[in-house]
Amino acid sequence: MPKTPEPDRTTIQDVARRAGVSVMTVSRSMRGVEGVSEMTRQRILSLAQDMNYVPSSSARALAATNANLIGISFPTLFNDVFPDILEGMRRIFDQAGYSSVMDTTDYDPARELSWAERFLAWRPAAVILTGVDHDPELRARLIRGRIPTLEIWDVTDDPIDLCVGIDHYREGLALGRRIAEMGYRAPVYVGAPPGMDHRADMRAEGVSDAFRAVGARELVRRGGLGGNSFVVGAEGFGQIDLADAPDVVFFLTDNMAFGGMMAAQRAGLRVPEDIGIVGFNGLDLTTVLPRPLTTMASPRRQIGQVGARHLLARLNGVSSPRITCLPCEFVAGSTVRSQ
Amino acid sequence: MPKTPEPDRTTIQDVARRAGVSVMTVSRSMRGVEGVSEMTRQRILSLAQDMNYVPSSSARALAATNANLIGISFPTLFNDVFPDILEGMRRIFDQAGYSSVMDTTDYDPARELSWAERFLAWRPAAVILTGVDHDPELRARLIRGRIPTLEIWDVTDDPIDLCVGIDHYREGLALGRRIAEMGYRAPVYVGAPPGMDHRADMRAEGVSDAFRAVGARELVRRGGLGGNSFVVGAEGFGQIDLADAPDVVFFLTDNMAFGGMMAAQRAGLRVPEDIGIVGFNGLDLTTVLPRPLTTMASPRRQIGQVGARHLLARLNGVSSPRITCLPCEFVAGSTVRSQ
DNA sequence: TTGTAGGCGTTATCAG
DNA sequence: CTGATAACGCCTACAA
Repeated sequence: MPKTPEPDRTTIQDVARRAGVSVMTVSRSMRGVEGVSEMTRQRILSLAQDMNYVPSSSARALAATNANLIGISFPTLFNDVFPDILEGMRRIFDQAGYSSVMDTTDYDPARELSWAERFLAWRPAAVILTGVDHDPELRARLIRGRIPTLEIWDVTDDPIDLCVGIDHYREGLALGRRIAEMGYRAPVYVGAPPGMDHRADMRAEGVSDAFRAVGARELVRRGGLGGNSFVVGAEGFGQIDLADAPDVVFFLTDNMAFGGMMAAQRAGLRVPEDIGIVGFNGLDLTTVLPRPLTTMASPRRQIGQVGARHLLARLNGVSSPRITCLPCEFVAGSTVRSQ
Repeated sequence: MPKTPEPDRTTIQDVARRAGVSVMTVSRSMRGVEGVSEMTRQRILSLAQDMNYVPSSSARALAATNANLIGISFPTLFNDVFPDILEGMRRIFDQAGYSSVMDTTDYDPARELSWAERFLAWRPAAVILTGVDHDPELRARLIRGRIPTLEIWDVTDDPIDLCVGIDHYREGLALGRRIAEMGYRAPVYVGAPPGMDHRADMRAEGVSDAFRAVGARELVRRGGLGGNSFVVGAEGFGQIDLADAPDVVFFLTDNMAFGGMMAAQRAGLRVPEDIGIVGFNGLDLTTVLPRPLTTMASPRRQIGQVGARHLLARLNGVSSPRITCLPCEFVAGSTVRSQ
């Protein structure tokens, strides 16, 4: 198979030759480092422009033994939570001169590991992972290699390095208590199947404990994983045994809650008269619904921003808190009855 | 500011020394290239493993004068269209041994340009852009540098290199005709403001022409850009002058259509009795709605897959069609009245 | 302010 | 099947 002929890239040598200076002068000019007279710099810069000279990042990274690269791993993008966090971070990294690279793992620790392995070969400045549940091999590698690492969206007592997120158990508990206080006693939780998603498990456990504390019926868990979250929510609702007369359904996310609410209405149930619906995240979506969703607003953008700042500090040798836990905020909505 | 001490990475030299062979033998072993006895290879591989040796991608890219990197640029991720396309491509690139890198531009050609400039410094194998409307400087650079380039989601007679997408004008026309046939005569289009989004303009023009052909009222355009698409749709609907008695509203996307439909109902209008609602894309979301949305299903995953295959062929020197236009499919739904 | 020498970690090439 | 040598394009360190 004939390969496409590679175009000749102009190198720093070419520019230096044409400018009649040494390579170092060009290098210094391009990087904006001190040590070149303003006149020469301007001359070289415009010459470089004319010659379409683009410094090779690989060569730079190799020579400088460091790449200004930060890798970010998310489970999925089919969920406004992660684009929100991403947006909070990227701008900050950009301004600090770092390039960021993103990948999705589809909630598969093996994919996360294989992505990280390939990415680490670029000798990045740092790595950002979602959650605190990773392949042990990955954790070991990051610690062994002393790679600055930030875990987001979840917190743990024992992070790989830094972590910024919310305490999913505590927020689940808080949310559960609010709802239990309203008199609900037959709760269902629709999310990922137990053991699949650590955060789902934590949140469900919190909700469960809240209801257990008031002597309510044991929390029932339902639902699958993967695919469009609206659809997953609707399907998850379909798995509920209505003969058990549940009075409130918690969903893992607002999107799922919306899908579930649609399914409930299709099944002839009125919300909130016949059944309560509770989401999680407080996405903007909920504001356009005919009936604002009862949910828990997570500080997504803030997680991204705070995480990025802490990581940058860490990269500059400034110590920053290893563990940062941000609070959520209850959004009353009207998909549960007040009493 | 004291920098974090860099950990010592083990190099190919270290491994070679420990194995008592030359670096070339290690290099060959790691790459799985011919020229090493199976026994030596196994020995070296396991040794490398033990030593936590990870080949440096920068050095490899530098020496091989090529990085197996493909960059992908999307306007946003707050829209299931792009994650869908992405999913269609990434797997294919992975299997072909390419790493892909992604960025979002927020519909800003300047940001697209600056991303591309930084990315091109890595000497990637190819670049993928969304749409066919780019900063002229970017277009020039890609052509001049002979960078294999794929434009997706839109088609044009004169692509930078390759393009795979849909004909937004034609699909707008087809959709408009379907709706016009049902007897609607006072259409509104809610999307990006004219001039902001090339695809929105094309689609709106198609719809407009369809209605003009049947002597209907001139298409009215409304709506802003940016932010959560559900909210944008709802706000866009709010900008419509109901005194003009529009009978059908087209939205740029399904998400916006849903937001708009909610706003319509809040305004006391029944769908489809009082007003028709039409979306675009055929997202899974529409299947969970109480009333399935009338829309046009776009072949998103297919665009990703076909695009990836054509690009790979191109990289292997196999010629592939420069322009590939994929068809959409009308989804009747029930948010318009049949007559 | 500018230049020189050496090396970053890998692969291509050609010789054994 | 294996190894020596010379790039790859740039930056660090030191010298002028």
